[in-house]
Amino acid sequence: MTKVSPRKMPKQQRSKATVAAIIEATTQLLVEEGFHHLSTNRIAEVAGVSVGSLYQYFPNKEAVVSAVVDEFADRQFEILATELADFDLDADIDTAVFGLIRSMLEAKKQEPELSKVLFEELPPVGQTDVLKDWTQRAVEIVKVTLAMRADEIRPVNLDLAAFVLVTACHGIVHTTVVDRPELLESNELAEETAQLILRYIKAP
Amino acid sequence: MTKVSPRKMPKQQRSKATVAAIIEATTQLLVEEGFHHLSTNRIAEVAGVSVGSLYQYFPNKEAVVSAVVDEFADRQFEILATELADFDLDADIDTAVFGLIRSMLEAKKQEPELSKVLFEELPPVGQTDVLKDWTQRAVEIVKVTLAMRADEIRPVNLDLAAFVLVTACHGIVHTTVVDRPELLESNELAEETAQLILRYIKAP
DNA sequence: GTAGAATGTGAACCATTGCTCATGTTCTAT
DNA sequence: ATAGAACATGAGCAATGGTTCACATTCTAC
Repeated sequence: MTKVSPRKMPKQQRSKATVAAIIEATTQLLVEEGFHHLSTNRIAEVAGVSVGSLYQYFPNKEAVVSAVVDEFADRQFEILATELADFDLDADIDTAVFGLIRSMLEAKKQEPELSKVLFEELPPVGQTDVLKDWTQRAVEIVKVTLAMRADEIRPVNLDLAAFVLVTACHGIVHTTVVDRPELLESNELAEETAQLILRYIKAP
Repeated sequence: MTKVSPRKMPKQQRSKATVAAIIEATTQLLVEEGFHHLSTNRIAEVAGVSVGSLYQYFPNKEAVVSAVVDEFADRQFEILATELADFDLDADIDTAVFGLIRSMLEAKKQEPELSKVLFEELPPVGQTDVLKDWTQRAVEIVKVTLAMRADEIRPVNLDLAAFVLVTACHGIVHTTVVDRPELLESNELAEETAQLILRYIKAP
């Protein structure tokens, strides 16, 4: 979550539109041509602005990518939150876990190509390591959730269990959405994944 | 596993050493500076040969990286095989699974930095998508293994179960080795991961 | 209306990089 | 010994890419 501060803050509508166009163009180029074909000149061209404008609001190329990552993370978490609202997480544990899985799949399904590029092609930029950051955030949430249901689950090392669950789930979700999207057509995968988790945490 | 054929095959000892030096230098540079700082001139410099020599044996930069990936894959599978030999995989299923996990961790632990770069920074080069290839190979193996023990496990969709297990395990192993190596100091993580798998596949 | 801030422009600088080629050296086989 | 194959070299070409800067336009506040 390293906000690389823009060289200047956009104050007028006009410049806010410019910054938005730059970020959108960058996103599009990342998806279509991948990170290592990305160039600031091309970003400016696609965004319909001049390179000079880009450098008014971003100190360098990294900063632009960093902004894209931040916006992506925000969007993903928002989708997750929205999806989760549709499920009753206070319901029995089976329903709750299944809902969580569906939500994760749904979130990533919105932008699979960008997901692929950001997780599989992006070198650590500045302090930001996409996978590491994401994992850390998720582990915290899961740990708290597990603790709240301590009576329903078998005794475990909470930190470790949360880590195992998050990394396992992310492995499944990421690989599926990015490389085997046809598995999303039925509910089977979500159900199996829920089984994996439930059998792991539930008291016998 | 796309072998990009060298422009020329090295026939003498001398040239084999050159090719080896090039691959080693590339590996080293990938680890130390990351994929997007990699240049053929620098590879040649570190390898102690001239750029010209590089292009005698590799048609382009991609081919060099591809060679590094192939050698990495071979090395990983070899370590895995060696490690597995220490475990009695015909023993009870608990022991077998635990052995497998330990082996996967051990294999990746040998070259964590290279693992990180190849899985997290490498754009699809040619036909080779590291993650996709790796997953496909592993799923096949696991599927066969599950089928052989059909009597000990609950009825499942073998294809799906194998996919879930492989992607989940890889998620855990990769993230651990690459971002949380301190978790490798005890056996706890391997034990928890084994639990995750065993509870998922075992008949009640 | 006007000053000054904010915003926008794009040619050009300079470093880098992928790759070639003309030339030179070393090896192998006869 | 020698011819031809294998191997090695590195200056340099053509292209690209990140970044700057001197200048132009538009907006805001008084």
